[in-house]
Amino acid sequence: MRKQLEPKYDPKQVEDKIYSFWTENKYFHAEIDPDKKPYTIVIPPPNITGQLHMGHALDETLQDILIRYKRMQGYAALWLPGTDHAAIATEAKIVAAMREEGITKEEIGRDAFMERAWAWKEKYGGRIVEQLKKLGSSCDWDRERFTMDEVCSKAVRETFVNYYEKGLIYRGERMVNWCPKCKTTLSDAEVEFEDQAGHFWHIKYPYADGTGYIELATTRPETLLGDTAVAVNPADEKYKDVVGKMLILPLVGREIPVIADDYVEMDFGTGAVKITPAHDPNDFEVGKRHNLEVIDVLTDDAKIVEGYGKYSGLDRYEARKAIVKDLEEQGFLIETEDYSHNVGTCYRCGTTIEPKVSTQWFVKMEPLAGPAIEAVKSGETKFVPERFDKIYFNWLENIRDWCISRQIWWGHRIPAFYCDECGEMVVSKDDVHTCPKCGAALRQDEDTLDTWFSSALWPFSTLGWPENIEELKYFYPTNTLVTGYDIIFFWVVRMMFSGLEHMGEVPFNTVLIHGLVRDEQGRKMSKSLGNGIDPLEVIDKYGADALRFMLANGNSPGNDMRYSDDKVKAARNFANKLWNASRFIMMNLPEDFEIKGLPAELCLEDKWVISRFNTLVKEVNDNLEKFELGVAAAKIYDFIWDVYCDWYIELTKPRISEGGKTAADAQAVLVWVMQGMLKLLHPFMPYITEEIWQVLTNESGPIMLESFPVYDEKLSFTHEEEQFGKVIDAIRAVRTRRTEMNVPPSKKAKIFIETADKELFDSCGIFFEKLASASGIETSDKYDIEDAVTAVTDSARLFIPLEELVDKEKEIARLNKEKAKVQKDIDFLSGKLNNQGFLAKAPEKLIEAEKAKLAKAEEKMAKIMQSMESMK
RNA sequence: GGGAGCUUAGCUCAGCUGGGAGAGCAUCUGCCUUACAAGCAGAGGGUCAUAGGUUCGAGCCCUAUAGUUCCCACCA
Repeated sequence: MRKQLEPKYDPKQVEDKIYSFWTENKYFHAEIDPDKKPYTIVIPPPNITGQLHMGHALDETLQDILIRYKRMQGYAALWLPGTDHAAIATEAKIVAAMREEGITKEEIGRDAFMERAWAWKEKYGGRIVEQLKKLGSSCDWDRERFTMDEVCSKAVRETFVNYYEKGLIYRGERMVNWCPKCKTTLSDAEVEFEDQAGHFWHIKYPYADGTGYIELATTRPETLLGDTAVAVNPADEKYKDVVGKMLILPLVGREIPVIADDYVEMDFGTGAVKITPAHDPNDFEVGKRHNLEVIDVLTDDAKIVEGYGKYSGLDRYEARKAIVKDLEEQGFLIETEDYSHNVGTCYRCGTTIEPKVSTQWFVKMEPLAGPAIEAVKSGETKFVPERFDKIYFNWLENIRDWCISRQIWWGHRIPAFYCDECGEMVVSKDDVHTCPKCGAALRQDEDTLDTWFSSALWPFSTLGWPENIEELKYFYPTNTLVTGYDIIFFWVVRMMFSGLEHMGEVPFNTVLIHGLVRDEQGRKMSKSLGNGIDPLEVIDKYGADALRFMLANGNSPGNDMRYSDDKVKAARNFANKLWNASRFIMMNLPEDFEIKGLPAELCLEDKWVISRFNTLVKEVNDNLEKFELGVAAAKIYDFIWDVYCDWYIELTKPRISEGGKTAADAQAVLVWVMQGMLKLLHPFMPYITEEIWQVLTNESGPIMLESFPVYDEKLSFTHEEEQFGKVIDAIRAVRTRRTEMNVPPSKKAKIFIETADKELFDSCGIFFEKLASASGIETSDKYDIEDAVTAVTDSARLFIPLEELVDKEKEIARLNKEKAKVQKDIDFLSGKLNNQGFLAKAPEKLIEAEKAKLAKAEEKMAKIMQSMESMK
């Protein structure tokens, strides 16, 4: 007994079973294959901190579509999966979990902390991998990597040392972004700016000689403790005579000079700026130019340092209040103004960043940025959509050195070793314990690397660099990177210069950028709003295929999209539609049916559907090559639902019930087109297509390894497409007329067809009976039937004799309306064809097409006129 | 202060290199036609933000304007 399908598609019965089938057979595994071309995608590794969210679901879906498509095209398609240790984010989570238990990381020490962190990784890293699988991701799990595993860590060390030896990594004292809560530095990319309401405090700084004061304004009065100068613009007439004079720093009493520097804008505020080199990046630069002392007044957790009396130990905001109060009491405060300004915050915890002078490790960016810019300019790497290259250029052209050292434990420890005896520093790929100079014991740098330092190497570290040269040669550079626009700076840029520097080649040829998945109201999904939608719940409710299709369908590169339950439902309904179409086919196949491709003889409607399918294949391939996944999905949807289900299946029903050869032929075509559709759809909806395929073909092999359909010139039947199109037009016209006249489908009536294509319509009588409620048809090149409902197309006049329903007045009115419509067409088309400019400049093909349209419209008009004539 | 996107049917969005505006959902009318009511057949609904321009022809290209979203930027 041939296996049959259930009446409704139930994803739960299918998904896990199919996924195991794929993985058990290692269908996702890619090997070096000299006979195949490689196609590689590396996954943007999800953080081990969290769960899969909608953004991941979109990202993975797009990648899976591409990789499955390429695999079916015969590439050695490698989708390399993995996870990211997400240094600061993960450490913060672990520390928070420990706080619940009442312990701190300092208490348990570095080794014990690392043990906890690895346990965390096992648990949550494992969980997110399971979630990726639920989506149907066809990743090569044999190659799963983690940014801190041995292979990737080796690459990190190699890179660090290479950079260092070339002088591209240095250690130095700079102004860095400091998060007082995470107690670590942050790179510029990790700082998020937001407008905050604050105040502008106008303060008097008196001259030391008692001749008055300078007024200046600040948003951060607490930093006054560290002021070492007041700056004015050298061209500023107001202050021309005071440059060089000394001021008394309020509350502190220290003497500081008035200096002149171009940095100060004369028109802003009073034109005088207090300079705090330790706590403002600009002031730091000014301080360097003027050899000012750097007085750090804040601790690592942003409290006032010792030595400032009652202020010492106060948090920066408490100190601010206290200082403002004292300034006011002592008469230094002139006014307090409301002021909104841009404040940098930590991208992980949201705490306001404290600019801080500190000794850190940096990557020198200028020499690395150049080649990365060049690679996109030359087109070696392309952004899709193209406009994102502007963002990329803008970032790289203005880049500053990259601070890579972090004061946390979870991450790659910096491979620098210090000798406390002689001051020697060794940077090495391998751990060194004794000083090569003096033989004393060495101490490794306590700091770890920015998490993005290892992700930057992801496209080649995961493939085994620097050791596994063969794999690298084959799979590198990767083909497509799929990611959201929100991490271009963090990640894409850094992979680009890292790949170019270490591999001498770009890491990927195309960067496919997608947008954010927002909620139904268009808001960003976020934890704080609680409006996030869990992809796993959606999968549970509607199936992974439905979620995937919803995410892919109609989504265009680079644009945000909204999640909506209705859209998932529509996708779920589509899956069910396909399911039932295949159910219909299978329940009608004979027991001994064998799949043998298309029959030798094809009838009109067979050629019509095959030709339409062939066109679809061409378009879908084109769209996928251009990364227009959303357009491709929509076209497949339309074809399956409209062309195949609503028309072709209905057309075959009479043949199927007739039995014999005509039924066998119809079955063969039904199966052939169904197979093609399943293959086209498989990258988008892998589970259901695999399930149907297996049942339909009696488990001959997985659809995921079938060849993706290609356009076949021999299957293009334009003439038959056009001919059958006339029949469809006529059927539609009859249906419309019947609905307009409120004729119930149960009331059958004969249809008389006046047409020049007698043969065509004669051969299609059965379709009018089945699809247009006809009791039968008759054709002639001339009819004169009164008291009939008439329908007109450009190739036929159709009479439905339903005397009792015909109201001549109404009929004439309707014909008049239709006449006006066709007349408009004729006017438009003939206007165009009388336009000399159009005739002279438009392409020949278009002119021909327009002429044909006009001819059709004129035919239709003639038919309408005839009908009106006979009404009189 | 720079830069980018968006503005198309009531809603959410497509629209390939310029050639008479599309889908899903929603609305209205008929249908339980044995694959599917998660369905079938039909219908209504749009000055493609506004104003100019280029072109034989503009939703699409150019310029300006408005609204909106986002990114970048050291104005204390």
